[in-house]
Amino acid sequence: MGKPTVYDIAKEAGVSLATVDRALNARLGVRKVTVQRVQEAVQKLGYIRDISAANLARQRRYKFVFLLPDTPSLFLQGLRDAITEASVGLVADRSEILTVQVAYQDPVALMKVFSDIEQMDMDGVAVMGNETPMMRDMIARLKARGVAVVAWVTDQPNSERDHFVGIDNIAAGRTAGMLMGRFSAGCTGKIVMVVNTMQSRDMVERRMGFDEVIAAHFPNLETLPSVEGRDDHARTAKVTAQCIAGNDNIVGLYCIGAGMRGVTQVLKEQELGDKLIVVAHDLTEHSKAELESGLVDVIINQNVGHLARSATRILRAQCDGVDVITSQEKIRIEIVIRENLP
Amino acid sequence: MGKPTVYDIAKEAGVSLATVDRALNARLGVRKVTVQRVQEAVQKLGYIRDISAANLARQRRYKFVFLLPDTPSLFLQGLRDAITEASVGLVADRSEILTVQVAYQDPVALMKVFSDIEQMDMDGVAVMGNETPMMRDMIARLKARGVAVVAWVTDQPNSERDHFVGIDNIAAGRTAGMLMGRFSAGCTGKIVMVVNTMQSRDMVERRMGFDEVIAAHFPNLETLPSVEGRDDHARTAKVTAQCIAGNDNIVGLYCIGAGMRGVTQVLKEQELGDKLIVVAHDLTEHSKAELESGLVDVIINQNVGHLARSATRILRAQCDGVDVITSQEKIRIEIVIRENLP
DNA sequence: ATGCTTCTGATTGACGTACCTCAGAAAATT
DNA sequence: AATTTTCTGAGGTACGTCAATCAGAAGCAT
Repeated sequence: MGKPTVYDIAKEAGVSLATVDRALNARLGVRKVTVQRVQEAVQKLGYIRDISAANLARQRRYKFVFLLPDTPSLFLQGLRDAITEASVGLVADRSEILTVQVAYQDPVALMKVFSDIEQMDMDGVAVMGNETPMMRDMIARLKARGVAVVAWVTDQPNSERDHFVGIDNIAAGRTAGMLMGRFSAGCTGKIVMVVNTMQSRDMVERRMGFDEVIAAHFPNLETLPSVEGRDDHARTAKVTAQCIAGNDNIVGLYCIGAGMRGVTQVLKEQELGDKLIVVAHDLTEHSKAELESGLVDVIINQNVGHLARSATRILRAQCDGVDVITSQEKIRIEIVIRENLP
Repeated sequence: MGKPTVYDIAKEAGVSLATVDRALNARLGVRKVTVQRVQEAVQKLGYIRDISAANLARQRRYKFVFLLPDTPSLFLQGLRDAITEASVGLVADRSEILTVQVAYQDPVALMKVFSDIEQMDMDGVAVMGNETPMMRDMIARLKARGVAVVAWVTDQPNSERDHFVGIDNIAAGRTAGMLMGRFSAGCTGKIVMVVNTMQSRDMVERRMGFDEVIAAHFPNLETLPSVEGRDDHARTAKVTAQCIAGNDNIVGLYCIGAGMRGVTQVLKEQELGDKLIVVAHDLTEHSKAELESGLVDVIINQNVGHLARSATRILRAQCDGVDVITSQEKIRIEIVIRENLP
């Protein structure tokens, strides 16, 4: 009364075990009618292949590479930690993860990493980075080799990647905009927009979504031009302070991407924490502390653990030729305030 | 260069395979010194037991039961669907789930279910329901039999359950309160509080959290006494309408538990959707539609898919005697507005 | 009928672990 | 020293699947 095995379906289909195996694994040397008979037996008995036994027999091991920028942000640090944590659980699952940090701004180094990756013959790669022709090429080459590829955190929509694991950044920006609008409660004024760089599509999309909601629902609010911190603490503080000094009637600040530490420094120096509505992205040790202190009002977050696990699950499913549970892999745009901190 | 196996650690420890097996599985008949030698070898080689191979050999199958109330709410329907969906993925994992609906208000039926459960010899049980002496007894009996038990959605803090899978309802209430306060933007007035029943601790806790935040941060708001819908659509509509009629200057409505359909009916009839801030719990087909329509402003949600998968993972880990990845199992209090709908 | 190709059956040995038996060694007791 | 008890070793079978072999059957064209 246990689950049916290959033996059962061999008996049911009236063929031998070897034929069942050939049919199930799409090996050649089986007539179409026979394949059909086997499939009918599978249907009838409700046979489900035991993947762990299969992997055991096949001696299958999975090697995955995570490619991420070497930017020194706390969010990226969180991602790296999440990958490390996920890889611990994966050992029992016969897969291992290698994290590679890339200096995307250095084309020579980038080329080297790309060629290294290709030589490693991985089973799957998760790439995080802006979409560039070089990136597209590499993804195409990996796909040509039969490697599973997911775009991670940042999508590569025009590439041949199998999946995208991450959030819809336009929706994230809209979410931020709506909360900014509702929290600022009908008052009139300007919103400072801080970002590491507008070269990144994620940032552009967030800003788009934000602007869209403000324009549509909060005509009394005005979003200022983005000030760019370029992943530099001091510079972020400087340009943010300049923007604040150069505008009167500021009611809010939206930190579109990395750079929270520079921003909070300014807000503390000028004692603006209570006066401004501050909306930021990504929960880190630092932003969490500022949410608790009350300096930051809302954080829009994407769960790094979920991102890491989801990417590995999808890569794995891709390798096994299995369907993914889409509902489980949908990365949520989390709204975090002090009251629902994890 | 592959992962070390039992053979490797047998060689390393200078003992036979049988002894390694006895030592690893804590069977008797091995001297303490020998066990130690084996453990040292395990440490040194970094051996990790291949659980799928072990389960294969052991012919281990897992049977889990989910016990949930037979209340006809959409949230519960969502939970049931989530269990069904999770169980599909679990078949390949050699476990099966049985869902049992219980009429908690009927002690005779309840006793029958409890005794049925005990006879089924399950490997794990997830119980959802209020904590009662009867419930505690059953959990204790199950634990005595070595069955893994998790409290699900609603905690059973004074029982012997191994884990609780669900959210902190006080924090959820606080979250709802804070959003209600901030969204109502400094105006003065009363908040209608609708609930299915205050007999449930979850509901009491949410209300506590909500009241606490309102009292501390929004002195201009006042929470009205709870009106109870008793899981009855028409009754919910009636008492909600009465409460609204009996109070002037209502600015918000907090739907603490089930009953959204009754509430929305009243709000539509009286065209109050735009005037009131409406905060509700649990994302369902219905509440999602009302969020999209703008009738509801915020939904505090707990992810049913995550709840189902987390419970099964924890039960499974408990059976295998393996650690759980706590960060993965933490159920988040999700804040959902129209902009970040999944 | 003769070859020739394309399928199919029967059998076998992995994979990593569990669990059983039986004989024999080592330790503890008399 | 003899006996009992407690450990340990060697070896086997099993779990469900993969993958390979080789012999032989069925189908096809000449």
